[in-house]
Amino acid sequence: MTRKATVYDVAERAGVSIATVSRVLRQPDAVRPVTRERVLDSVAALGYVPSGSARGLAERRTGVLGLYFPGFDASEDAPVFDMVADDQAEAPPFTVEQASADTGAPHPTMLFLDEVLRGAELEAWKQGFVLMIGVGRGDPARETVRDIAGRVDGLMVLAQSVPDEVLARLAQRIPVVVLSGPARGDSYDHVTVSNAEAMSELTRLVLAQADPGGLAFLAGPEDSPDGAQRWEGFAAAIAEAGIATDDVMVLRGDFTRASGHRAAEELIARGAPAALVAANDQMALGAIDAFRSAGIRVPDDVRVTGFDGIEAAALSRPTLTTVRQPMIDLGRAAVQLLARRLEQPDAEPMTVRLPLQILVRESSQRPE
Amino acid sequence: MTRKATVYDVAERAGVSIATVSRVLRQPDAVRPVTRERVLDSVAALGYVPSGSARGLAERRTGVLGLYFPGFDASEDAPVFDMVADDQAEAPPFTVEQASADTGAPHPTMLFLDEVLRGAELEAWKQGFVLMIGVGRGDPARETVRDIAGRVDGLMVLAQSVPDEVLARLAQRIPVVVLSGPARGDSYDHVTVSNAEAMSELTRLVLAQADPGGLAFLAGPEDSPDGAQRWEGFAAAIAEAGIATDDVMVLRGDFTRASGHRAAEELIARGAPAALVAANDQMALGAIDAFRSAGIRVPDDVRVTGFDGIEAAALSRPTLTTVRQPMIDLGRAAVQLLARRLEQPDAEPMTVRLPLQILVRESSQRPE
DNA sequence: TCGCAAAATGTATGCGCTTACAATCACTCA
DNA sequence: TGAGTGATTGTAAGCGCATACATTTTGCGA
Repeated sequence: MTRKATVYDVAERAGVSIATVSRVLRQPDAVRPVTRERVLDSVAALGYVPSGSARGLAERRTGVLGLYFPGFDASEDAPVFDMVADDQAEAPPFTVEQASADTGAPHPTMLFLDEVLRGAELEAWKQGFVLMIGVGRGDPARETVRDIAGRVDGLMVLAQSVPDEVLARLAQRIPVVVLSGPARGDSYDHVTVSNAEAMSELTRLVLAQADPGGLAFLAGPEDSPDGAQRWEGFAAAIAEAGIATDDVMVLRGDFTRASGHRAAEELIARGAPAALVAANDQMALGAIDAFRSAGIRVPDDVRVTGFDGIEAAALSRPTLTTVRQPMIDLGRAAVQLLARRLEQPDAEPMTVRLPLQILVRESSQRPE
Repeated sequence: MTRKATVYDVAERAGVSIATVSRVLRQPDAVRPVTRERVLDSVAALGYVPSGSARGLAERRTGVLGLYFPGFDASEDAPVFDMVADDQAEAPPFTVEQASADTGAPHPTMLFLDEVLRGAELEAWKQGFVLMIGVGRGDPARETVRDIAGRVDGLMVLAQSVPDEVLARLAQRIPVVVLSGPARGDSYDHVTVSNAEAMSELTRLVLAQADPGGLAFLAGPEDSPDGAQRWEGFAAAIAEAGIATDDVMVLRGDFTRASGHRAAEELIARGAPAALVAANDQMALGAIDAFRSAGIRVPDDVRVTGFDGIEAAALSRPTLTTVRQPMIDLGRAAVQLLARRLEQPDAEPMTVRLPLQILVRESSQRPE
């Protein structure tokens, strides 16, 4: 790899000025076909690729959008092993493991982010942007967000992944879109979903399938904003149905499968409910396990619903009724908002609210 | 948002030269504490964020690594609907769908890429880089790869996602690492896995659990390089065990669940096998369905194995024995290779071969 | 108090590209 | 054939930052 070719090299080889080279690449029609060919020849011969940095500097825009979200990555603490230095020859080409069901299963939140990312990338591409991503790892010394902010035309951040004051500062420089957080009194553009409304509707569906007397709710941890919204939606729906909160058995879990299992056991001890609305899928699946172990049939004896739409919910038996975030669309909408603001920097801050998908499956349907 | 602040603005406000501002940010120790504080004050007050483009240009390195892979995204053809312009007020906050198990399930290849990406991001972060991603969409007019190549210090591409001549040209400018493709006679750095060896080992495990006489292999489509390698591994193992290829029932599927189902039905018609080694998980799962429908028990009557390690394989009943790509590590190794080459541009091209994980689960174990 | 080395800061240049503006060219029509 | 025009190309000035080198300041010992 010799020194990288620059416009100057191309220009010299083609016998034109650098301006012409630049034109060939930016506005081909402004240059005479013969000249253009000559320049393109040189470009190919030299393997010339324009420097993004130089372009960005000259154009005052980079054509890059940034996506930043918090990390939930277990492998973060993975050994810093050096795959490159290790002697290849002696390593076996495979390992054999007695594997359980969840060997290597990624964190659910990562799956969520994967899809958001995919949507963002798709839309970015459609709009002619490239995507840069960063994951927060709570390392204050390494200003990853700021680093990214300096390289992009616009930034998408997952709610709460960046401290308010930092975000405010970045927003001073480039447009910022906040993803899936509550629309607070800030001046950013937002993309959110209607957690509470969807939970209300789901609850209504459950009420239509179960005796209102035996309703149970399995909440998430107290400090979870999502969990809180889901509770609110549930509470609203039962209130509307004339059911008092006190008439509902409310348990609290921590979003894990195990906590769902425990909660269901407790419910069974108190006398099995007619329906269990869980604040997420994991807990719902854990509860279903517990019910099964106790000989209680789902959905025949008890209706169960989850929230999130993880893949295991679709593969469980019975398949789990749940609510899914429109993750792809979250990503796409965020990019659209950025693109819009780059065109109209002074438009009013805007919040796009995307519909959630309530996926009605077996677990919530009373048999005919 | 007023005009973005630059070094000049910060310098002026702090009463120093731009060089000092730059030093405060790059080598804080080279500046007297009093001055440093003054500068940092200005930085904060002005919301200054250094321009990545300018930095990149001046330093002659961007601190960004690129990851490029082919797209398998169904939503690619999604309507270009404009979420931003649509009137929010009238859209319902949710939709209700009678959902089947695979509503909205992402393409398996995407899941693979998601994890590679995650590994790459993790390692990039550890090495002080930021990650830029691009998805190929077969649009020759839009040179996304080249676009990315111009903005990064190094590029990782999935095998076959970029035409050879294009890749060769890019490699002229920046280091390139090819992911998970066969190590051909090129001069790039590679990260690969030992597909064939792992399949051989898996086959050996199966042979230990089943009558060699009743062995069946369910191959992938003819044009799949992965499929071919897996067949080779299988063939090697049975040869080694003294079994002739002709003594094995070989069927061909197209990697879909349905094709696995069909193949198993055909096998049943011929007289059920003692073991079925499938070239991927989907087909294996389809086959298991077919066996179950026919009253043939897995693993009691027939042992089944898959390949890929998709999540459904862990959730199926029985859980499916399979082989999983070390996806996270693929991403990490790729970044490590790039980092290495950026330090030693003239080192010999290198191929890192990562071990596959054979996940032994229920479907392949003969009951005691 | 002065001299001097080391520390701190400033000056000036260039990174590779885009683009406004100036200069030149190729044609047209008279 | 010459003037006038639009098309084509060249010239030159930044874009915002890092940094080599020059200059000034500081700290210290005598």
